[in-house]
Amino acid sequence: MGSLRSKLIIENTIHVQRAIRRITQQQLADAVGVTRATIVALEKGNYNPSLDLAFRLALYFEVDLGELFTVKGERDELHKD
Amino acid sequence: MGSLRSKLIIENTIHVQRAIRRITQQQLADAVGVTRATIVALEKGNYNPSLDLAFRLALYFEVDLGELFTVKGERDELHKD
DNA sequence: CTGCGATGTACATTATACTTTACATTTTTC
DNA sequence: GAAAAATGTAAAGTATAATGTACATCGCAG
Repeated sequence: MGSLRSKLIIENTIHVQRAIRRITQQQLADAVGVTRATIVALEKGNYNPSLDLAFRLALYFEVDLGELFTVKGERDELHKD
Repeated sequence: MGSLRSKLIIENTIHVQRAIRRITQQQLADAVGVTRATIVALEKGNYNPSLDLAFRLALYFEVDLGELFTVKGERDELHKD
């Protein structure tokens, strides 16, 4: 299974971060330079942003990338020939 | 300038990590499930992987995302209304 | 109830990450 | 120095992130 070759399941806490800061999807979208539709899709977990966008979001929220995005079901499946 | 709305300049240390582990582009490509052309482009810094691929690379090298990819010229341009 | 701001959804379109293939150049190894 | 392995490049194609727009719903202030 989870062998780094296939797509990972990545969860994010954008919805939470946004709630904390009390900003709207539109405000966040403007801040990081995407459309609201992109924020909606991201919060729904339906896709997989570019690293670039991920960094912009993390920078905006002033959190670490690993705090905003976490790999689900990660275990040491790697390097086990 | 660097206002989170535009594309960030992201550098990576894939080439270095690969040198440390002494693995080829092809081996890395196979390990993370992409083609060698993708690894080449990444090392050249020409593009901006998906967060998914970025995570797979970090997991493979067993380093933090922030160790493998760093935002260049990052400063506290944000939140400075 | 009415209007409005915030959110969710759908669909067509554009931009770009990634693939596939093939060939050219560099580096390694014998 | 020749063979082989590793790396770089380039072009055309596929998959999907992100856009733009429009509409529908929900919560809430008036």
